[in-house]
Amino acid sequence: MTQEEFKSLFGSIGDIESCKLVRDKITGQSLGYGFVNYVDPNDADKAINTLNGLKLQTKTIKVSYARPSSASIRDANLYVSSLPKTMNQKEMEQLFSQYGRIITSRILVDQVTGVSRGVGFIRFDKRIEAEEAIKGLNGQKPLGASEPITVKFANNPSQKTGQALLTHLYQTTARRYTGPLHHQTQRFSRFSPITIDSVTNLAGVSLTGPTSAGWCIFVYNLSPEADESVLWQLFGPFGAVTNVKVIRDFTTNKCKGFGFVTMTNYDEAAMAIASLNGYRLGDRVLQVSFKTSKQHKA
DNA sequence: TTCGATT
Repeated sequence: MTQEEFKSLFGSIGDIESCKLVRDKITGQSLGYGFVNYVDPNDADKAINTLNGLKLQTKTIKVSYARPSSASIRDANLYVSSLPKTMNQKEMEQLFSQYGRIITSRILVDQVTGVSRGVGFIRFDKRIEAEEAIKGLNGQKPLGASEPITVKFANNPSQKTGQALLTHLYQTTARRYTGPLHHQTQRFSRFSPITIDSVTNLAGVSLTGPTSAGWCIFVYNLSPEADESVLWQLFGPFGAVTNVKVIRDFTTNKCKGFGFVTMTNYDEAAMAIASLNGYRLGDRVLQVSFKTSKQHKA
């Protein structure tokens, strides 16, 4: 949404004294929120009643009174992971509400199935409240959950947009350059080959299994400098890749040595694993397998 | 550093 569209939407309610759509300083992209000052205070109520909950494209907008600008409300946004898949937004809010006033919350869901990804966000009114929630809930098991949840401050959503755009570009254009599978596999030498049978056996025992998104593959022994493009390059030739992810340390932004690749078709995923497990990348020997169920820290 | 997830 542009500043002009923002002004037009809220200007339809009444005369605006001033308004601002907040945008990324570098890219100019909307950060997804803004402020409106109406000449007539009654129009503010009217805007809330009329526009709150309005669905615009993929988003449902929230319209409410702005909180007073203050340093104490900054950095009060939390990222929560390992939530039970059965926990809904209301239940998550109930869990966190003991620590303060929740401004917004969200649980991320699989785009195809609508099932929770076990990951969400909680924005508190005050940073102190968020800090207390981390102290009280990080590493704790909710109700009858089998796994402890992780609660931490959320990343800043800015500056990622450029990389996301590049990833999208790559994803939509890379495959046209790939040839038939049996021609591509010859490009990869195998340092420590495994058999197709061992992959099949593994499939019957401990792998996570296909999700709506496909088959998830665990890749270990990536270099600290590894990025998403190397995963696209390694796995793309074997077939349809829907997603790649390099896991990085948030502080250093260096790869933590592993990543994930999601492939649509089992046969292509199995062939990629058989070919790339033991593959020498630079001075490292990759370990590649189907992702197993998450191992949690004792 | 051997299984994440960042609206």
